[in-house]
Formats: sequence, structure tokens, C-alpha cells
Amino acid sequence: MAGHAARGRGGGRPTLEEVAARAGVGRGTVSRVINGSPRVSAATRTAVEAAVAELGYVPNTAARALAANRTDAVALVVPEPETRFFAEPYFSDVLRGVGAQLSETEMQLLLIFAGNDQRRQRLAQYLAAHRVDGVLLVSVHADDPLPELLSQLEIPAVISGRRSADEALPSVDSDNFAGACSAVEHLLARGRTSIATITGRLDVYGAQRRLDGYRAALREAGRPVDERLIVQGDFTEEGGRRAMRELLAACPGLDAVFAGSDVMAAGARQALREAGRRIPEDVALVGFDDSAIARHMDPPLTSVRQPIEEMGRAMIDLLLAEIADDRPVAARRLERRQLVLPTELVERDSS
Amino acid sequence: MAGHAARGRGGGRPTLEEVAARAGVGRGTVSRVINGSPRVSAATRTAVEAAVAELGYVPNTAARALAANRTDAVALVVPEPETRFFAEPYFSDVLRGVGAQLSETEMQLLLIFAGNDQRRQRLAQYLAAHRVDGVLLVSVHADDPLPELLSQLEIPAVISGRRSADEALPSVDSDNFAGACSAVEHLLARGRTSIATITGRLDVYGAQRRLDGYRAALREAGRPVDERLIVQGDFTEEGGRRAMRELLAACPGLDAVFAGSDVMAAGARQALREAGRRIPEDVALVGFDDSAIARHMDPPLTSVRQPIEEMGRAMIDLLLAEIADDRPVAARRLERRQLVLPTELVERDSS
DNA sequence: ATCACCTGTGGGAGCGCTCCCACACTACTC
DNA sequence: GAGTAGTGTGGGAGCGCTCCCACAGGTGAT
Repeated sequence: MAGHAARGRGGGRPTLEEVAARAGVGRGTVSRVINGSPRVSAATRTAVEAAVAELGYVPNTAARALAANRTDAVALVVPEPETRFFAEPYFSDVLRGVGAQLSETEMQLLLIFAGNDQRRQRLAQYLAAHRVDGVLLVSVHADDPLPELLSQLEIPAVISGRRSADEALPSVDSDNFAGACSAVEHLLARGRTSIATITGRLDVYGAQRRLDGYRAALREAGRPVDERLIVQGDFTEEGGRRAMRELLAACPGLDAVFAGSDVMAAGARQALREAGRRIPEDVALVGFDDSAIARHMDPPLTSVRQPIEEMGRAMIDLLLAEIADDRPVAARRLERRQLVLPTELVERDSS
Repeated sequence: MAGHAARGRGGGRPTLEEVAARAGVGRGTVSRVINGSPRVSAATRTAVEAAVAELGYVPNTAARALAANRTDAVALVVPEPETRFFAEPYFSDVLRGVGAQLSETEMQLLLIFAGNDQRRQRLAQYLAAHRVDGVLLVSVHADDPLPELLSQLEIPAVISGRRSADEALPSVDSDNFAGACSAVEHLLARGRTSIATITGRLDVYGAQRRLDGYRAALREAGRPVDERLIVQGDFTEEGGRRAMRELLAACPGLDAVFAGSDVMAAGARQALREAGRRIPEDVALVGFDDSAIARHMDPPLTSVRQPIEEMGRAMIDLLLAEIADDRPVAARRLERRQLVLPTELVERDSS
């Protein structure tokens, strides 16, 4: 009868109230059980859990969100067009790490693209409505207004990479400088003498740091830095191809290239092949990211591994801590929550 | 003062009530304006809109969801691991079409992967909690229990492709049969005499239909169907490579291959190249999907174009109609809402 | 016996909306 | 002049939770 009533009312799902009645306890007690409060006796807990199972009770998220003023959802915001998101293995790796870590909680992950003005507008609306408890930001350029908006709205956020040496937001980054150094040192150790580099967009701090590392490693080894050997790419395959052509035109004698990402290295490889250069015999090639592309390239690409999945996991940890932390924002600002994870050179056949 | 009060209360956002007070109207009237009801006089509407703008009012989604029993969100459910999602351009194209159509509404899109048991479990919880108003299903295999679950929960859903000739759910599909026919006819017209095919997983109805089309086109032309020329793939690049190797081993004399997807065609191309076969001189190759891969392949791949973005848009149209439709489910069942969109052969250099 | 202080529990208030009924007012009709 | 219909508006009730105060009953110190 009770079961029938519960199911009868317009296909309605059982409510807390009904579970409470069934278990012979009060509404508050059921709520405590559902939310794992320790202040419930073992016997009561068992009874409530039985009632929940019998009625097939599932909490109403909207009611919970309204009463508790939280949404149990976080957003991964990608300020790029979808096409770039799908073309760049970096993003899907981050997504995988984030997803893995989040699946151990009750939190839901939203994927939001903000690659053009219209989408930015919608995102702003979305954030203003506080439809997520926190935000993960990937691939943020130096002058992006998004972080500012987030802090105005007092929405917890964690950034992947940094915008500058003194990032205000909590962030997770890899050691781009050291990674670039290790790549160049490796090429030097292999006896290469004319090492070029294809950088990413330099308004991305990480790309800048990789360039810094390239320069530092050469200087460290007592080699001059030839500015003609430095060409700016844009993280795309096409950009890598174009940059490589420029390099070959300007410095036909180069014998090694350090690319700021695997995707750009793939583009460079095509340009090298077009020009009849063999890899690694004529020109050694090293990438960055150690993505799937590196393993499948012909020849397999030596690359600087970033622990991208681990970075995704770390971002979630930081963000959840940030959300749980209800001290005033001012107090939080003082602690710097910046993680820098180590990189590692993975040697393959391209160098 | 009013402004200060609104902002003062714990950083709280303005509520309907406050907007109403500011505009000198009642709560109901503000609600009507927000929701675009026509039963509001022009003067009142203007006053309310001014108040909304002044206070920076944004509706509280949780409250709305609780009161109206809707979430203004739909989910795109991908019953595959993320890796496949990212490897297969088909998915990102669908996503783009869906996203484009949805951005013209106030609906939010969630992307949910259900590639393993744990994620299925979470998805079931999620659906049981009615956290979305509707579901888009892509790449559903014949024996998947998901559609059944959805109809039990009475959640509107639209399926991409079909599970069988008489699909119960509203669906959007392309004309796989005709597309395969056109590919085979094209190869025959080019004078090819030994045409092989690499199929997708045959528990996917579309893959089966492409195979049917292949057979029908040969029969139509009075050619025998040699079963040794039919090998099953699994929609992956690796599967395409493996299938191509099998074909070459069994029928070294073949002079054309129709692959059930561009990704498999890419795998087949590798196997052909390994075997020293030139494309198209020795073996002509045709794919299916006309994805970015086809355009970028070397040589560019002839492929059967499906209007994937358009299919995404159509899915949203169907789903929104389904959601808006509040007649009893039984009545709905009678109308068949099945869309089949035409395909088109795009000729390039591989055939 | 009195007081203090735990632990476990019940249930009121309230989150910010939508839905809908009631009502004032106008504009016709017979 | 009474009735009828339609239009615009106000505000009560209620959605299903969480939060928190109140309180019962037990335990140990005084």
C-alpha cells in the first residue's frame, strides 16, 4: 500500500519524508544517514538504509542544491574552440585525470567550451547563476579576463599551468623549464650542434618557460643562442609545419629541433620529410607532452613527459579543498597553493 | 540602501522578491517577465526588465528546478571509453552539431561517458535522480540495456543510429544502405573487379546496413559476392589494419576496398603501404563518414559523407519536442519519429 | 540528589522559485 | 443596467531538501 502510494502519485519518486515514515524515524535522521553524519546510532542507520533500499530512494538534487546552496558539480572550462580541444591530446589527458579523480566523489563534471564571444557570454551567465561549485581552467592566456570574473563571483577555481611566475589562483603546473633543459641537454649529449626550437604561443606562460629552458641549457653548455634558430609556433600541427619550413629556409644546416609540443613536432616531421631530411640521421627531433602521438609517430618521437593525468588529479584535489574551505577569501589568498610536478625525458628513435 | 541590503546579506544574489519590490510589482509578475509570458503589459515588462538589469538578477536554477520539476539540461551519453570518443571524429562532429543547436536555447549540455561498469552505475544513479530532462544516445549496440532503463524512468531520449529496423525510440540515422551502395557502384564504375569490404562491429545496426548495401550493389551489378572479401573490423584504426592484412593474405588479387569508416580506412591504408600496394593504382580505397581524416589522408580519401552535424541538430529538435510533449507515453509510442538523412559520395584521389 | 554534559533524535523554518487561484478592472453584449 | 468574458496582476501554497534548535535520556562528577 505504502509502496503503491509512493509510486502512484504521478510517477513521483519517494521523498525523505516517506523514507522517514517507512523507517519509523524523523526526517532529520534520514538526512543524517544519507549524508554520512557520524551522529547516528548503528541500529537507526541500518533501519534507514533498509527503507532507502526498499523504496529506491534517490535524493532530489535540486532540493538539496536549493537548501544547501551547493550544486555538487564542477566545470572544466576550455577557453578554446572544440576543434582545438579534440586535436590536442593534452586536453583529453587532463580530462581523463580529472574524471578519474572525480569519480571517487559524488561530484559531477561539466565540460564547457568558451572558444568564442557568444560562448563566453553564456559561460558568464552560467557562472553568475552559480551553477557549479568550482571551476578548473585549462589553457588560459596571459590576458584572459576569466580568472578575474571568477574571483569577483567568489567561485573557487584552479588553473592548469600558470599565467605568470606569481599566479594568484591555485594552480597545477609541470616543470616546463626543467623539461626543456633536459630535452636540449639530451640533444647536446647526442652530439648535435645546431639545435633549433619551435615554441608554442608565448602568451602561454608554459611555452615561455620552455623557451627559457632551451636558452638556459644552451648557455649552461657554453653554446651561443642563435635567435634565427627560434621560431614561434601556435601549438597546432599546421603551425609546426610552417615553423619548420621557416627554420629550414633560414638555417639549412640545423641538425636538431626541440618542439614545444608533440603536435607541433608532428607538423615539423612532415616539413622535414618534404625537405628530404631523415629523422634522426639528418635532424634529431624532440617533442613535449609525451602524448599518444609521440608513441605512434614514425619514427617514434623522443618527448618530455608531463604527468598530465596526475596533474588532473591534483587539480581536483586542490579544487575540492578550495570548495571545502569556507574561510574568508582574504585569508585564503595568503597561502600559496601552487603545485609544480616534475617532467621526465622519454627517449625514442627520433633523436 | 536597497542595493546595499541586497549585496550585504552574505554576498547573496538578488531574488525574485527583491526584483519585484524594486519594480513595484508582485513576485508572480516578475516570474512572468523572466519566463517570457505574453500576459504582461508592455509598461510593466519594461519596469521589471529595468529592475533586473539594475540588480543584476540571475534566476536561481536550483529553486527553479525544484519548483518546476525540470532541469533545463540534457545529456549526451557515450557508452564507450573516452579514448574511443576522442579517437573517433564521428563523436566530436555529433557533439558539434548538438552543441550548435542547443546554444540557441537555454538548455545546458552534459557529456557523460559510460564506457565501463562503474560509470554505468553512476549514470544509472544520475538518471534515477532525474538530473537531466532528456538524453541523447550515440553508438548504442544492439543488446544495450540503456534504452530500456530510460523508458522505465520515463526520460525522453533520442538515439543516433538505430538498433534495428524497427527502433522504438525516436532516432536520427543516415542512409547507410544507400551510402554503401554508392561507394561500391563508384568502384565498379572505375572498373574495379575485386572489391573487398571492412565492416564495423556488426552489432551496430548501421555497420550491418553498410554491409547489406555492399552486397546489394554487387548483386545489382550482376557480380558474385565473394565471402572471403568480407572481413569484420571494429571501427578502430588498428582493427582496420588487421582486417586489411587478413584480406591481403586471403585475396592478394583484390583491387578495391570499401571500409566502413574513415578511421578503419586509415588503418587499411597503412597495411596496404606496408604490403607495397599503391593507392589508387593497385588498390582503390573508399571510406565512410567523410571526416577530417579523409581530407588529410595521403592520398585524400574518397568517402561517403554523412551529414553528421545536421544529424546532431536534428537529434536536439526531436529531443526538445519529446520533452515538451507531455502526453502520456503510450500515446507517443504510436507516432514514429525516425529520421533518415541522405548520404553523398565525396570523390577524392584514393579511388 | 543536583548539576553539567554528552549523544541521538524530531521537526520547524526557510532556501527561491513556479503554479495557480482570486480578484480588480475594462470592454463588450443583450 | 446587469451580465459575460477577457486581461493583467498579487500572492499563497508547496516543491524536497538542509540547517539548527530543542529536547529526551544516559553518564559521571559533585
